[in-house]
Amino acid sequence: MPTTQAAKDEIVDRLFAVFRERGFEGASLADLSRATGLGKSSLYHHFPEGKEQMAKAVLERAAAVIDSQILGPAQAAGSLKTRIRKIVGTFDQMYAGGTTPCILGQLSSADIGAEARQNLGQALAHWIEAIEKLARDGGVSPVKARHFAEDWVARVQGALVLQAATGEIGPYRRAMNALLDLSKDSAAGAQD
Amino acid sequence: MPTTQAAKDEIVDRLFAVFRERGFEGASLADLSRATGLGKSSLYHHFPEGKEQMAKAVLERAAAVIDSQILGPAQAAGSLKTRIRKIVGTFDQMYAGGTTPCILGQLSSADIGAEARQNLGQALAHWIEAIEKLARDGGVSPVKARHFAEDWVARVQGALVLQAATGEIGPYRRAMNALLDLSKDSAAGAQD
DNA sequence: GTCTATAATAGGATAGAC
DNA sequence: GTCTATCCTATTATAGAC
Repeated sequence: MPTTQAAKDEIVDRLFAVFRERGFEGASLADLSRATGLGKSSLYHHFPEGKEQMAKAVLERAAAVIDSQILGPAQAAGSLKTRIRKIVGTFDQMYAGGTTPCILGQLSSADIGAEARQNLGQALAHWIEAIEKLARDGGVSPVKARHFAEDWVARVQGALVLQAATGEIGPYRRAMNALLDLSKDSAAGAQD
Repeated sequence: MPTTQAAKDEIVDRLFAVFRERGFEGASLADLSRATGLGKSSLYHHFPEGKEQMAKAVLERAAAVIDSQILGPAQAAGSLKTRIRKIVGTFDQMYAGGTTPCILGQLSSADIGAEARQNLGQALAHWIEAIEKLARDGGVSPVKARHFAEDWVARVQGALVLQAATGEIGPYRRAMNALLDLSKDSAAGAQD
C-alpha cells in the first residue's frame, strides 16, 4: 500500500462530505470524483466495489470519530461538566452548529449494503452508549439513562432533519442545552 | 379532467409510498411505474414535469393529511386527553407503529424543487402548530409550548431515523407517550 | 496510482398509435 | 388515458496506457 494513510484519510473525508450532503443515491460518481479530485478510475482503484465500498469506508470513519471524540471523552476522567462541554463542542463542529446533516441519518434508509449498515449501527450504538454514560454520571438511574440517551440521539437526528427542511436551528441548540443540563440537574453530583 | 379525483388520489397514494420508502433520488421512474401500475408515459400524462411534480403532489397530500388528521383534531372541541389520543392513533397509523419512515424526513434534504419544498415546510409548520396547541391546552406557557412542539416533532423524526437504522421502536413509542403525558402533567387542566 | 477512453446500462423523458 | 417504442443523457463500471 504505497499510498500513505493520511492521503487515504483525506480521500475518505472528501467522500464523507459528499455522502453527508447528498445521501447515497444522490451522490454520483461524478460528484465523488469532483470532490476528491480523482478520476473515476482512480476511485475504483481505491474502492474496487464502488459506491458501496466508499460508503462503508465513510461509515467506518464515522464510527472511529464517534469512538475517539464522543465515547472516549464520555468515559474519560474529569468532571462531568467538562466532559459534556467538550462533547457538545465536538457536535457543534461535526454539524457546523446544527446546519449540516448527519452522515448516519443521511444513510440510515439507503441501500448501502450489509457491511456498511453494520458500521452505521455500531456508530449509533456507541454514540448512545456515550450519552448513557454521561446521564448515569449525572445521577440518572440506569434504565432512565438508557432511555435518555436513545431519546436524545433521536432528538439530535430529528433536529438536523428539521434544519434541512426549514433552516431552523433552535431544536438543535436546545438539544445541546439539554445535554449540558445533565451536569446541573437533580441531587447535585450524584455519582461524579 | 375525465379521471376521477378518487383515481388520481389512488395514484398519488402509491407514489407516496414509494417516495417514503426510497427517498426522492432512490425512487426511479421504474419503481413509480411499477407501484402505480401505470407505464412511464402514463405517469407523464398525469405529471408532465416528471418526478418533481410527483413529489410536489405527494407533499401536497401530506400537508392535507396533516391539516385534516392532526391540526384539525388538535383544534377541535373535546377534552385534551381525547384529542391527544386520537392524534397519537393517527401517528401510529401513519408510521405503522414507528416502523415506517416519514415522507417529510425522507424528502427533507432532497433536490425536489422550490414548490415541493414549500409544501414540505408548510406540512411541518402545521404539524408543529398542532402540537403547540396541545401543549398550550395542557397548561404550558406560550414560549415553552412552542419549543415543546418543535422539539417533539424533531424527536419523532429522529425516532424514525433510528428505526430505519437499527429497527428499534423504543424511541418512537416513548415520543408518543411524551405527548400523551401532556394531558397528565402540571397544574391539572390549566386551560382546557 | 492516476489518467483517457470506452463500454454497458439505467434513468428520465418524449412521440405517436390506440 | 394508456400503451409500445424510442431517445438522450447520466451513471456505473472497466480496459489499458502512462
